[in-house]
Amino acid sequence: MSSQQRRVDQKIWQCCAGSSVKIPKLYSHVYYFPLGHLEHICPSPNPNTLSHLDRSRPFILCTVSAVDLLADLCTDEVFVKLLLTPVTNKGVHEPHSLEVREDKDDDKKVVSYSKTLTPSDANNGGAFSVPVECAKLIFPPLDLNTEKPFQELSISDIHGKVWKFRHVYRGTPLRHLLTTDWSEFVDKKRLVGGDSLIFMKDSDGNISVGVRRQTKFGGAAKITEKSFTEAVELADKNLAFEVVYYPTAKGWCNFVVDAKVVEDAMNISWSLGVRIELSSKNYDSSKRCSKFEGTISALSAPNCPWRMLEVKWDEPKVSQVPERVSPWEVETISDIFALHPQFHPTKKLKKSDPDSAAFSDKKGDSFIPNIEAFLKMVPNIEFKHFVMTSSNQTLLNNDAFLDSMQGARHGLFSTSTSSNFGNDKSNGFLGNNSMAVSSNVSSEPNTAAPISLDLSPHSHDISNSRGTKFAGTDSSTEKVSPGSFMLFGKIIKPVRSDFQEFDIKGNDDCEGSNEIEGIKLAQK
Amino acid sequence: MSSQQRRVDQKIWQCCAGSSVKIPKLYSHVYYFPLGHLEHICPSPNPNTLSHLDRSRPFILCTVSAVDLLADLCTDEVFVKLLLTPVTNKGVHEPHSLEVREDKDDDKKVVSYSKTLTPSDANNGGAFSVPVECAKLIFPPLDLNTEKPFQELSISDIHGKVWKFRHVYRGTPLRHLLTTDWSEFVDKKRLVGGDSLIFMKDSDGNISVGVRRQTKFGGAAKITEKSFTEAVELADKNLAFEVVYYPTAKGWCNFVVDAKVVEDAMNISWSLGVRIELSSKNYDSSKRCSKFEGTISALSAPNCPWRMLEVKWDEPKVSQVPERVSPWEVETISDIFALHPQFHPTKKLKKSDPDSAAFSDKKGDSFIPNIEAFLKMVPNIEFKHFVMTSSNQTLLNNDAFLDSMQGARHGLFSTSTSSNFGNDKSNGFLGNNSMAVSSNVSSEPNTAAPISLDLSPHSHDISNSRGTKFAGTDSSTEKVSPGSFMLFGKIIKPVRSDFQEFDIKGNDDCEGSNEIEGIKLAQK
DNA sequence: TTGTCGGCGATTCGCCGACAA
DNA sequence: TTGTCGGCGAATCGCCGACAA
Repeated sequence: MSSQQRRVDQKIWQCCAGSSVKIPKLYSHVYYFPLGHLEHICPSPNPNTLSHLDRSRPFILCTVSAVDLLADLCTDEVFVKLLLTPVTNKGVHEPHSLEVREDKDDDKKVVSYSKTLTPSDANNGGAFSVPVECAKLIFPPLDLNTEKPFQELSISDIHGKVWKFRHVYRGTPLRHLLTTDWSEFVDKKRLVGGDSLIFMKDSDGNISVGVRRQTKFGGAAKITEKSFTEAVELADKNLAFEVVYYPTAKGWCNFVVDAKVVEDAMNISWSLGVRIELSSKNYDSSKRCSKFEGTISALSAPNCPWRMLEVKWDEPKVSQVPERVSPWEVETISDIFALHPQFHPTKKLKKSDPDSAAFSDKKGDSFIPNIEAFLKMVPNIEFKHFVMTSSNQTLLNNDAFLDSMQGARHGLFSTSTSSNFGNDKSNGFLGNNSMAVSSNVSSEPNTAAPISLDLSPHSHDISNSRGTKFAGTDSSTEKVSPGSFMLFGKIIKPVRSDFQEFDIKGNDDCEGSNEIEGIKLAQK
Repeated sequence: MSSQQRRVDQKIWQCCAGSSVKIPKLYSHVYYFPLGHLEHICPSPNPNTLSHLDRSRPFILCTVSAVDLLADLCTDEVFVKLLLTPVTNKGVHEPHSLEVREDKDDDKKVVSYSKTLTPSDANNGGAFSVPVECAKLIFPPLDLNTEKPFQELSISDIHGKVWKFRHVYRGTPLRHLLTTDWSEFVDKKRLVGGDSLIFMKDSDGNISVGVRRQTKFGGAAKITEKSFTEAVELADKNLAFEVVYYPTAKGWCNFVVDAKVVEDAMNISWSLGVRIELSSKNYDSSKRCSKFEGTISALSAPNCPWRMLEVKWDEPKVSQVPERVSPWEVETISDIFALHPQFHPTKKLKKSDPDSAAFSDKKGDSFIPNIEAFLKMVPNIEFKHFVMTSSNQTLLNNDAFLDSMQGARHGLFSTSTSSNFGNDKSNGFLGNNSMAVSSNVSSEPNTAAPISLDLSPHSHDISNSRGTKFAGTDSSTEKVSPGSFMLFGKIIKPVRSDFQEFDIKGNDDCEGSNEIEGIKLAQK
């Protein structure tokens, strides 16, 4: 049984989902986090469902075997359905052989403008107040010399149904309005104030409109806990499984994360006291792009990098910012520390208790997991397909070499083909270039680089309460020069009771309440 | 992923689904027909889906492991979700040990009245014309002495939401009407002329209303082909699988049929020329209960009893009556033939070609499959759990005896416990007593009994085009006396291209356009 | 630039008996 | 008994400029 759905053009889908929503690339590698999946589906799962979490691996490396971009026939909400195939030692895909598919760039740009409906838009007088930028960007030009300029607009919804509106320019002061038949649209689509509309125009001049709803009851509520239990049961048997993600629940599909993004993030030496920042735009779309800064106060994870960073934010008032984040969701703030993680052959982490709220020595009481430790944690997978690599290099592209790398602690020169896998800024997900038409769109360059604290940790291997050894390694990730690594252990206490409903995005393109985007996907 | 759904009280569910819809009993045995499942889901499946049909067994004996009575949150349509566990030789449930659950009869009768909305009900003037019988049966009495009697009715929909209506009695001539807020209800529920409402009142006087929609796009359209392929894949591995059935697609859940009903029907000697009748009520609910009579013109099946009877109906004009039916959907007409199948030790069927439209000798050119042949056809199942039994006896209750029955051709005296399995008129499904309040409800007794043609067939074993041997046996099914059997073969040509959208019911309680029912489920 | 308001037509909505069917 | 119609008030709907924010 499935909810009503319909396939959607990729560019249209991306506009409706929002630019911050990343679509995993077909045949790329991703990590699937069951805990994140469950949080996405329901904040308060029943005990039986939770038990699946215990039996399951905390994260599973998968190949994206299918990507379906869909729209709900009832609510017009877009969502993505992924088919994920767990990576095993047998039959593992070589990314450069099966090749991450090049998304055909058919040169059809889609411009979009989104507006959150005001109460007046949704209720009063049956008219929609069109922001002037929307009218200029999307609608055909009106003859402003006319006494009362008007035009008949034909706008398709996400399913292709055409709605006609009267577009007028009147009032004192003059403004753009959609009048006739607007009420019918609001009624049929069951729109309320707070919902957002996305007006889009393709290169042929065809106008369409998408819906982003405020109420979470529309889309995500449809996904049952059963879909989660089915997924983890199949995943643990290393069988392909389906995952559905509704972007309306804010943020990106963050329980399915590009493998390289995770591995790069785990390559950073996250430590107590590290200063980090988080882009805020997913928590309140009406706000302008802003960043929250904070300090890592604890490192805890149920043998999993998912939300392993506990953060004390500088502004405690902002309640919608989560207390725990995943490494790839934040960026370290360039401060007095080195730009890249350094190799510390003799330094060891001191044992600490991440559960204790007070830390006597923030600098010394810390824990640095990294990619080496991360890979050690992957159960049920032959590690000959995993290997350390330089930071801009995919991990799974040279079996012969990797076999000889087992246990070695050398970096890796690039052995990839000329594919663009792993070398775009969007980190293996479909990228989109934000084409700022006007203001409201921050285009600051993504300059934040991995930062590691220069600490002096003590080595100490201790099994955690779930019986999983947690090992960390500091590694050199300088692009060209080979590095060497060092193991050390750390107690990781599982923390599994705080299901909050939030998601985090990892890129820093911003989205104002009136978002203007030019979407041109996967430019080559 | 699942469609929006919500659990529903059983009696309410039954009223909304209609009395002809039978709910399989928990822990009872049923036959699952993949072809019927696919027909229910989509009349024109894609080739890939069809290929599943080829790889799958044509019917699978299952235990009903779970029954969920649900209602669609969007459309108010009721549907049932079944968890079926294929019966294998290991771990087979003993029906009398696990015990078909006794449905608790909490003495809460529910009376219901259904009316199909007229265009005036759905469009004009915002009033609903209440049939006087509905008002008398469901609504509290009005003080008819008053000048303009009225009352405020609070009626719950299937999800428990309360709707208030003004019930008035006015006009010349006087009639019952629902006026105030009726339009809102029509609008919110998106009702159109042709949809049906079911008004219900429980023993506490609480009134509720259910919806049966005319358009098939509501419910059944939600079920994807994928749910079918998932089901057959699991079923063929003998794993439990889920099945969803929307009764709005008319008729009963006929791709999941009680095992005893199927076996009893296969016990009848279906032959060319046999006169049969079919209750019409599921094809046009606005018509009064009527029966279609016809003659079996061919016997064909893809090694499966599903729709094996090809029928030439007496009234060719009635296009909505299917040309092919399953044995349990029709009843033989008592004519000049014997009331029960007789034992014919020396008679053999003559070879015939069921595909040929013209039959030179209707009496001789015939084929009589029966339960023995039926059981022979079940692939991948150890037959020691199958055995012939007397007609009112379940087949799966004596392992030790059955082991010795392999190959034997003897009937079986009852060895069942005192459970009620298989001995109610509703044939193992939840029964409901039709409480005719007024006219429109035929209560003719179910007198049709299994009939067998007195033929003289020749034995002839021939493999059919799909490589499946098809064997038939004429058997005595006299209730107490043991019978003996005889094998004979017959060519069965698979016919697999006529996916029509119809369903058939097998019982003969009738449903007029204004259906009055008193539902009291599973009386003991 | 745009959200909301009061105003005013025009158009429905929604209740009514009058008819047949 | 009940489906549909024309009628009529009344209550919206839906378009408008006028204001601020």
